[in-house]
Amino acid sequence: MKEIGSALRKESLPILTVDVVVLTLDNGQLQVLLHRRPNAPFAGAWALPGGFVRVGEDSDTLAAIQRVLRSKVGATNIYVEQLATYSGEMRDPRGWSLSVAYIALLPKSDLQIVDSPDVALLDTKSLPELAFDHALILKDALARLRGKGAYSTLPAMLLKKEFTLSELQLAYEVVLGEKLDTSAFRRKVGDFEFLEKTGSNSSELSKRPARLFRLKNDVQMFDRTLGRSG
Amino acid sequence: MKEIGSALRKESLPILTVDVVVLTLDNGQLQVLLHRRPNAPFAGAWALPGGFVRVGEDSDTLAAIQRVLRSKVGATNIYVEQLATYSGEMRDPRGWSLSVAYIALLPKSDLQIVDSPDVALLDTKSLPELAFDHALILKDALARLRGKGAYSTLPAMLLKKEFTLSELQLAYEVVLGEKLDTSAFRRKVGDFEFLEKTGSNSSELSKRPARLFRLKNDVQMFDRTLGRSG
DNA sequence: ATAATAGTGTCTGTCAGACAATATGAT
DNA sequence: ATCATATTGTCTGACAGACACTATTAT
Repeated sequence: MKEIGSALRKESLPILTVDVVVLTLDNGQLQVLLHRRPNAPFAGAWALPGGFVRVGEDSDTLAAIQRVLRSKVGATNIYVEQLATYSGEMRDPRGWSLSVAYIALLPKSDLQIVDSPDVALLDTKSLPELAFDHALILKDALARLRGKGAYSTLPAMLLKKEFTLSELQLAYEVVLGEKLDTSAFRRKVGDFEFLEKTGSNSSELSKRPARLFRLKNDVQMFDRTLGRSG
Repeated sequence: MKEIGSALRKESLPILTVDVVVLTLDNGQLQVLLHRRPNAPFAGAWALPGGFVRVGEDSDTLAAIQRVLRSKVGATNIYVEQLATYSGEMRDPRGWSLSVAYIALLPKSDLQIVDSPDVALLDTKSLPELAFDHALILKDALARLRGKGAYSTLPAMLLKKEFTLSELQLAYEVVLGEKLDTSAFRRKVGDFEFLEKTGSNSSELSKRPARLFRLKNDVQMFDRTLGRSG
């Protein structure tokens, strides 16, 4: 252990961070949570939420990201999965850095963000320049969501625990970026048997109320796709 | 930068490593490269090849893994992709550690390993206990290969640049863990148009020689599967 | 010719998308 | 009744797996 410490210290100390791509759904748009950096580097630029890993406090990087989510999003019980790790001497002007990036999906109603011009949900289809390599991270996150979304119940993580089939279809359409055929969608949802009725109905007035469903299990993969984008 | 350095130094220094799951094909088996650890911790146990990230020397973790591959496998021009990052205070008895894990695929003929009882290619279906969380990493690597293999040309990375359709089918069968139907396989290979003839033929004697093919492009994803295991 | 593997053709059930038709509840 | 949306049914082409068949070369 001593020789490791000294070996690292001889070179410059790596910066160890976690970043998270928080995605949600708002009236037919896939949105990402961004904030304006208050300090250098990239002061004033939009960036993904993140923070340094605190070795003494965080038992691992997942714990670190949970801490970040608690403080910046104010939500618990969110779906989180690791995306990838980005590293190198070029991505942060302060020196060699490594960031473990995560994806978090949640319904907009679970998001508690401060009302500030420096924190915003922005449409993923029209984004500003981002700090560091965050544009790349976000691009990778969207690609992952699109790819995995077609084969899993992942898009349902963008909805409240109870939802109608139309809402579910919309979530898939937004994630996959294309319209889906309703009858094919419902047939497959039925075949895959990953939903259960809640018994109650949606209460959007002045039209026929739809049945509410919830996921039987957590996120689950299929051997075929719901919708395209395989 | 100063405040970061001191913030980290206040807590214990994280150990930063890269590990690689080197997979190859040997007479119908998917094999993984392992070595016996010469030193504590886990001295004598089998482990994945890996090493510390050298911040002064490696421009990023990919460069670090290339360095490890050069020194332990003696091969260049190998297919490498990032798998995931494993971190925490529990996985290494020396303290909080973080390891970025990679997958490398190559034909056995490209592998130059020292002839030593401490370095071996072992069948992935019957493995010994592994050091650290390397069993988990290996399990994740195999799952990734299986999942992605069904939808891509990834299994071809286990073969030499030129191969016959039978060899390609075998690679898929081993990766996916199931027999494939020859006519369906060939039909799809034809449909997807990712191969080109080399003109020459295989020269395994005493039977009908097969045509040799190579990939047109690098690894490429499909919208449908070759074989199951989606 | 025979052995052995390479490579092709066809049949059949399943599944996808398209689109039309029906059901239901609020007004 | 009417509107708007939910929900179901049917038709058709694409595709997968099964399996039998043909082709080609070394011996």
